[in-house]
Amino acid sequence: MKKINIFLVDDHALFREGLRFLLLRMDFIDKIFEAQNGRDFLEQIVEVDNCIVLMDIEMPVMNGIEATKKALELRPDLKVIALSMYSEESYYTSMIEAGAAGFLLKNSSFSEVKKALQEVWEGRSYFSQDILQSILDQVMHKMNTPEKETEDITLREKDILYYICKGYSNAEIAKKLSISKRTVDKHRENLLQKTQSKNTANLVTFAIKHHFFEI
Amino acid sequence: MKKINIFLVDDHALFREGLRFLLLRMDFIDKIFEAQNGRDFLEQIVEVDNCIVLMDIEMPVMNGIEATKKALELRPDLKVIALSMYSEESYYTSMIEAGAAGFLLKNSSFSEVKKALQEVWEGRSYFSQDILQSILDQVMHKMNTPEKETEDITLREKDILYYICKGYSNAEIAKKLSISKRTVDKHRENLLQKTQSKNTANLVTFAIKHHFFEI
DNA sequence: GCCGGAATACGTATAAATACGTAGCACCCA
DNA sequence: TGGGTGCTACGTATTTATACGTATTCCGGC
Repeated sequence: MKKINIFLVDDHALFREGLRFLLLRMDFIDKIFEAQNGRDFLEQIVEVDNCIVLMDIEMPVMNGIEATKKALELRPDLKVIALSMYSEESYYTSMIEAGAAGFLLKNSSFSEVKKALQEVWEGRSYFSQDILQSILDQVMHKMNTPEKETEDITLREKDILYYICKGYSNAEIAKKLSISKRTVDKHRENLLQKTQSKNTANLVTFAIKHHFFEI
Repeated sequence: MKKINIFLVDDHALFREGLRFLLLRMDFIDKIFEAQNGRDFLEQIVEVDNCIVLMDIEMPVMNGIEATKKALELRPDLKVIALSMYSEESYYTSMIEAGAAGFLLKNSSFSEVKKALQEVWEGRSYFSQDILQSILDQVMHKMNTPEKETEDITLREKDILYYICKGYSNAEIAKKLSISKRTVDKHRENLLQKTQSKNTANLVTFAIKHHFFEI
């Protein structure tokens, strides 16, 4: 295995020092670079190859999210693993959007850091169990909450709603279901009323939110 | 800690036997019940309390997904952890929909099973790293694929699209942005063309899919 | 067997969206 | 400086959607 370089980006010198010490004992690691904020890092990164970045999120001057975005614009081949103190939802979603390949909490064990480095280096992503759990909780929350005020939508209305979301006009839906266009008009009217929607756009967002239609 | 009962539902007697042996050595476990398929399980479950179910998915007579759904209709307090040989996507999404509180692969270590039992018993959910990774890969895939053919949508068009999704009519959007309604008409027309949409419904699903609008 | 809700259907009128076409102005980049 | 692009604006015609109102059939629960 080719040796890899590590870039530590964190504003706490002591943290960098400790991590550097641990990392240097790994035989698959070549050099270790350091920066104390996002801007520092961006200035140095142009000259470094074969590199995994361990990026703190909260930093002065330029935070980890901005730094990751900009770095990946310049160097799409870079691997960035975010390091954070907390498993704040807004943090990891932002980091995922920014393009991070992994996310670790600072209370992770070093063996988890090693595992993350290996996974990321081989092109996969790695997120700590806590993060994944938190993402999953969101997914499950979104899946479980809606079934409350939506129960009075009838089966037929769900059919109509589905076809509306697919982009069919009332006339087309009528043809598809072998019913009169006027009937579809009525269903649509009732749907608008029941979902307190003003128009098709509202109806579609409602349908997607309540999982009557999947994108 | 109050002792918990375990219900093993799996069609392989040997697997049940091995797991029973391991589980019996745990001091927080009280009794262990067994069933060889979903129907068996449903008949017995009415009499069991304080119970976590370890549920195989592939079974004759009634599979684990059906069994989980039905059991949770009868007993919403039940905790179900799915056990599967493979991390098939359709499996775990179905099990999550069915209401499972956890998902383990059969090649998990027993320590992972213990951890899952504890987490689930305390009201949280537990999914094995492989499963979570797989869910995450999906999420990331969905987040990373769109940014290709959407770059030619201009800033102003994104504004318009946003307000369309919010349910405003063209006239309202015009007022809001202090421009002519005919201009909004034109932007909308261009949006339909650029996104290859047929109407508002298509436009809204496009916007949501490509994160121009969040629900 | 009756009642209520769901699904079906029709009429009419207005509002909104969609589909054409044209064109000036500001800005950036070659 | 010329050409391309984005934002703005207008005209006209057609299609769809929205908002009223009314009524019949079917099915399941009381």
